[in-house]
Amino acid sequence: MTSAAEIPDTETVPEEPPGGGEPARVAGGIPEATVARLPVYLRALYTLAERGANTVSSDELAVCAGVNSAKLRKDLSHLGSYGIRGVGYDVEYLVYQVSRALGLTQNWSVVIVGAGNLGRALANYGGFLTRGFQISAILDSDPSLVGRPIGPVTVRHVTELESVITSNSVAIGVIATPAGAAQVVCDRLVAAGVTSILNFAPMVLSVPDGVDVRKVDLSIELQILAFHAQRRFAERFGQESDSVAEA
Amino acid sequence: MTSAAEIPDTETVPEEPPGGGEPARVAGGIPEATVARLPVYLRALYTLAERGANTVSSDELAVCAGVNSAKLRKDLSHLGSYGIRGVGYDVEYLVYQVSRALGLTQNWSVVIVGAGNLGRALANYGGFLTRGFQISAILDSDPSLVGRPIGPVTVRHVTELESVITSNSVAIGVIATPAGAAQVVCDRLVAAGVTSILNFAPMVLSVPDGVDVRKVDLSIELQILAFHAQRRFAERFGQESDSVAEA
DNA sequence: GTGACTTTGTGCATTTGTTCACAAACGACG
DNA sequence: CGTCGTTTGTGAACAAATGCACAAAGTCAC
Repeated sequence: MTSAAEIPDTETVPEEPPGGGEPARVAGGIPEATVARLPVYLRALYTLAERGANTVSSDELAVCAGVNSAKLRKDLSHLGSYGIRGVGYDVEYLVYQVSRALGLTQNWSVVIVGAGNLGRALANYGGFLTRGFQISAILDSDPSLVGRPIGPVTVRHVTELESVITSNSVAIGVIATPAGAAQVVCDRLVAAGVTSILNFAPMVLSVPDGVDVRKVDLSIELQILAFHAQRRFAERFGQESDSVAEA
Repeated sequence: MTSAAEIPDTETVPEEPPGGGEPARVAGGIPEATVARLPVYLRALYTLAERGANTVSSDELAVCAGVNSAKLRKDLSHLGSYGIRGVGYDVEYLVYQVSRALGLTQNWSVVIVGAGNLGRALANYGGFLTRGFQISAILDSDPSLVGRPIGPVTVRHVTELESVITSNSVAIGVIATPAGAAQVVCDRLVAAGVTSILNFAPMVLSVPDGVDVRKVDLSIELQILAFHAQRRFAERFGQESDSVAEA
């Protein structure tokens, strides 16, 4: 049973042992916080694999990933019971399971919109994108950039957005345009069928239900750092900076 | 009276009204989740101010920021009681209060290490960095890049890292190097006195206590998107990958 | 085969974050 | 001056995430 879970191009998925205490709420049942950490574990696992490790304990892996080992075990337990007590986890097997859980056993086509500094940086990221992701195109509205080779592709004009998406089955769009253009680009991506968007423009995008947007925002991160830095300094100097703690 | 709503262009700290129920746990007492959202509110406020809005209700601001209005009110309440019932918040005053809470009333010096594609992109981000942040220098180990003008500064050699930090009182370091160099750079930043680090290199940095590291990781974001995309597709095609819906 | 040792997986208590719903506070208006 | 509609600020219920601590389940040495 549970053969419905097989992945077409590769082998069969290990079936759920019936005696398991937990109903194995795989698939959609993985908590958000766990999903956000899985990529970190995956990278740590790749690093360990390169070093020649065959197995790894939750403690070791937790150190590599920079998290608490209990948390790591609980996270992994959401994917299934893939460890061996007294031994640890088989590195290669866990790589496969985490990849599968994240949906990286298939290849995702990505289109980058905006070939400015940031778009170029992303397209050149090569090494980190290539695992499970493929840049189908990078687009810009500036004609003087069109034709310029960047990373694995050459810049094409943004008018080609729709055709690029349909002909390459692009599912993920990356917005690396100025803020002013972001919403328009976003709308076009959505209209063309893209349902996953990574937004680098510093603005809140509005999208219909069923579209997933994640944002990466430099200035937000800096401001969060500033907050903590301020707090540390205030503490250190015991100086209630403005109204740190009025009576 | 009711002068509490006036905008102090100086810095008169609004005193706690005696009838207040809560002891105003400002300063360090702001929850992490709130701190992470304050920059979003701040940007929305700037946008509203540019549009000429004088006051804004929690509902409007919540829409602009893309959050629930109750959450927004609770978040703002951690900074103090700066709204006016029946009216809303004074935009300019709230900008000031949020900025102050985030520590943006002072200027933070930032050093960027790594003048590759990403470092260049960051240095050129200009518009978004300038509010409260100033790029003191951008450094690289490649001699052929040294002297090249990027954004507001020119590239200097990474050997100058320590002197740049001390002479500019740099408190925030941005790591935009390849993963291989990140830990070394990080150690040097920390040794030179930097206690806030923004890491763009795809690896886990280890730092001593008292140093704050935030990471921005492209591939992690993409992988999280892939997870949700996979889940959506599985749902849509009725292909119950394992146990999509509970029970 | 047995016992000692290691490591997983998880129940549970605690902490942190979110959302609802409403009283208190305010301006406006006559 | 009192009433009315609006909006804040927050208590309380709910939900999510964390971390501890330990039984269960395995390996390994002999």
